[in-house]
Amino acid sequence: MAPTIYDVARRAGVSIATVSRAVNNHDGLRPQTRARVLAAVEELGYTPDATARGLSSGSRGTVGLLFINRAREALLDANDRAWETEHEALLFDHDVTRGALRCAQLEGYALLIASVDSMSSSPAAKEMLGRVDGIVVVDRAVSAETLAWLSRRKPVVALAWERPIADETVLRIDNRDSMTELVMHLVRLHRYPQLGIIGGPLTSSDAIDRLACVHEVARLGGAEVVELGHGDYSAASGSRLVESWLVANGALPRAVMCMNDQMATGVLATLEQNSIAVPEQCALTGFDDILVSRYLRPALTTIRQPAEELGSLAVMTILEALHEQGGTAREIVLRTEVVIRASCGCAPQQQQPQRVL
Amino acid sequence: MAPTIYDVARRAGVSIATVSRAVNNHDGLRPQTRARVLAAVEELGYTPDATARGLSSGSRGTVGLLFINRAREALLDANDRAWETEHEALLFDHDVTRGALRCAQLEGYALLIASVDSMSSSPAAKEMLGRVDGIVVVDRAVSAETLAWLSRRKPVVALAWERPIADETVLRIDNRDSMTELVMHLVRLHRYPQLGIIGGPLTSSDAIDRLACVHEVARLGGAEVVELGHGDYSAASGSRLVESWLVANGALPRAVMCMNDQMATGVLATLEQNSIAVPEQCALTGFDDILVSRYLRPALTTIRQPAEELGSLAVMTILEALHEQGGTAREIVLRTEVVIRASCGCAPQQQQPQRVL
DNA sequence: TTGTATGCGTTATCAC
DNA sequence: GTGATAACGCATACAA
Repeated sequence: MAPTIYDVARRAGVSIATVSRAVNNHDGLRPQTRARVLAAVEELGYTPDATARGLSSGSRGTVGLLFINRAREALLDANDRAWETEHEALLFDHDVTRGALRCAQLEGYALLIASVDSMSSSPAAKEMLGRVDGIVVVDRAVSAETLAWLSRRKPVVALAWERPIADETVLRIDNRDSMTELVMHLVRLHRYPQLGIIGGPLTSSDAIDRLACVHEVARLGGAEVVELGHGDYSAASGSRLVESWLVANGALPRAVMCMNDQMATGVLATLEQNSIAVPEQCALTGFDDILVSRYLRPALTTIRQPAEELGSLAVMTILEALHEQGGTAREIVLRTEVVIRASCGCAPQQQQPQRVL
Repeated sequence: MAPTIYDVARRAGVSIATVSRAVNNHDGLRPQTRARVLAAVEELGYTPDATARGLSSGSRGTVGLLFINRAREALLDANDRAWETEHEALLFDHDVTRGALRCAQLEGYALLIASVDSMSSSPAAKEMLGRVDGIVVVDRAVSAETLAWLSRRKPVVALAWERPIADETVLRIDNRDSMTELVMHLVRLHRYPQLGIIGGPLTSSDAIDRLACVHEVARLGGAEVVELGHGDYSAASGSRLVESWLVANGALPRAVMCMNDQMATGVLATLEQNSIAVPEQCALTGFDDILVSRYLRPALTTIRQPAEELGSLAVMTILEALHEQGGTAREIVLRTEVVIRASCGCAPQQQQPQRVL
């Protein structure tokens, strides 16, 4: 069907080797010959088969990105609500993907993506390994054993993994620097005596790390910490946790810190429905600084995570390992940044243009 | 490095043909032999190289997804604002991707993604063609010529393309059914005499279609239509258009319809900054029903587009063409649904659980 | 400067 | 049942 290198060779009256040279811009070709080949390529609409090229060259020209699939069907509370398909846009993953894609394309690589049900992902991961030159594993998309298995075979970068397990490189953010700053901001500046926490999934090392940090810093600052429960990073889970808490306890802590912006979004909506003023009655913070956070009312105070940069850096690290340049950095930690808006109790500021990346 | 079929064969004391049969679950193998081979596979941690497999079988086991890259650097207004990197999460694309990924994985295919600068995308598209069995082209990621070129070689689905150009299948939503309903809702029920429009990019056939529909229906309903300008589907562009309009004209139409939710999000923020009450002074609607729309205040009245279904259906169509089943549907049109919330002027409703997909 | 021949890791078609 | 062996489409070392 599709024309092959043989078709082009025949048409141009040369050998396939010459076609290969012309197509790949090798030099040492008579300009005349090159032109003839390229003309044949054009006429036939020839595109090199990347599969065959990969087999021959030993490089697939592809990087894989492995996500956790957090989408799932969830039964809501007993209020006879129907099944609701969780339809959250996994915004953080999305930004990571964009960064990864940008870097990959810049370097002439293709990007393969797959999402797996956490932990039961070994087959999918191995399947992917056979298609790519290296893999970026986001969060805990695979078990430690599988991660080690993978990294023994091809370059692997673990994103948001607490520390290196085997031969892979770990790329993560510092969950503590900005979190410390933010907790201090709430405790010292706003003098909130209690900090409620909407935690993230316990399978996320980021979530665990952030939680521990809040506890430590709050203790230092002399504030009480109240755990409202653990969500799954979705807005709906944030809503649910606050609703149940209100039913059970009536009152909320003076400030609530959510371990990501999506849950904060859900919390904010629920507070409004219950006529609880933010930040006057209950201050609120998030984590990630996703796009919509600045559009919420009140605008969300949060911590900016360089999601796109994480993605692009992860891919770049893979490519460096492939080309065997670059010191074998085993662990890369990126800094975050506190973004003060109105939901923490600070006066609404003039909207500033913000350099995002 | 990675073990090959030869390593397994040697280890199990069989030929590579036998290994292939065992790995691919062919029958006609003595159970004993099969077990021996599988044991060797396990011990060596053998994973078939998908590249070689693809070459041999003629199928790459991969579907490609081609997007327009709308991200770009944009200079803001003269107010000496700095360069701002557009950092929009392209939520619609994201949902399409999720749907495509889900379907592809279910059918045992991998998903390759690429984003291209609109129209200048021919090389990237052809490059991708060499890696996949079929391509889903989203919006106008490639020119009509390139689309035809692609579809002559492998199965192609054009998403949100107005009509079939060549051999590809067009998959799109009906931009007019729900839009008609929504315009009528604003004109007949709310009796708004003027409808402002924040248009989408003129390269999007969806945007053009929606715009034309508003004009037609508004005329029927006896309402005046005022075009406020065309954005690029980003929230920032929505903000900018409204700001310039306010500077130039002072007053806004009684209702503003945005051609997507992201622009509506930006418009809403700008209206609030200018102390224009929504919906009391200016009603607002969107298109897409992205996740955050229900969390905005007022919650956004919009039109739900089955983005994930579009993605999965697109991939499914590719796969059917590949397997040569399925009537050659040249055009598939999906319906949309009006979602009435508060921003159009309707009373805020009890939050309903909504079946999203 | 160009052509020939081999290998890349599979699958599949033959024989045995 | 199982084992040689020929494709698959390309890159490349080696010849010419």
